[in-house]
Amino acid sequence: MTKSVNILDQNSRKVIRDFSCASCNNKSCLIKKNLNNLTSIDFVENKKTLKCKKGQQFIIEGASVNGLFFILKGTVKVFRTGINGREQIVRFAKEGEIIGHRGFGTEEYYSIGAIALEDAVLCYFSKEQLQRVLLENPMFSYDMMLFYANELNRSESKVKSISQMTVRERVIDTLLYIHRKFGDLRSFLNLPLSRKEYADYAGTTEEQVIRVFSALKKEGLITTKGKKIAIHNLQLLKNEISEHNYFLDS
DNA sequence: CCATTAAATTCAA
DNA sequence: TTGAATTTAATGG
Repeated sequence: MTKSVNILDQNSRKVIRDFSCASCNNKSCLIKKNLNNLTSIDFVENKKTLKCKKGQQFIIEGASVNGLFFILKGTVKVFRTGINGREQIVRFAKEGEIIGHRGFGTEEYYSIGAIALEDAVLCYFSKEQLQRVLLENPMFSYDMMLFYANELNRSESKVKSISQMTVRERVIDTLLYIHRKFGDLRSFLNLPLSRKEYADYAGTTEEQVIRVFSALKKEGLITTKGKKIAIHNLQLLKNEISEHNYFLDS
């Protein structure tokens, strides 16, 4: 482990020093994708980048919305706090993704919080700049619209899964979600999460998750090593929730 | 939900 | 790099 404050690029193992959109290689970032089409390039040059340490919260529920975050590097969890203080994780996001978009436009205050799961770099665009660019660039706006439609679809299917699936099914669903979004790294899920975080996403408690994990381990479907989880029989897990048809991606 | 023990992770020397 | 300190996992009440 290095003590360096610099952010390491996982793939190249080099220090990233240039945060400009021009040298960014997040293919999935909508701004990067449309960089050549954008009429006003100053928009991209005026963005703010901020480094966020692991565990640091960069969106607080109730704070006023002034812009939109794009993740340049790192992973982030987005959550909402219920009345009893229980945390509901809405989604996990990785580089290229947009954070805080629900509040864009009409909402005055964030209804969600966001915290970095690992050291992260965020790009921040002000509301005013974004609005101008959206009006000037139809291709970019169209991509953004697709993104919003997708998010809506996803959140609707999540409502369904929470209300209709058993605890075991929801935990399995969460495992599959993490797997298809973050994949494997030397056969372990490439995102270390605590049991509590699994619970907060699946809408259960930490104990329930631990017990489902124990059952799955006994059945030989998964193994765990601390926070690292390996899925051994993907198909069997998928079969268990197939009646509930699980939805793709993001 | 809480208490206990085992296990893993962090931190600083 | 190590191990003491702290946090997290697992189980049973």
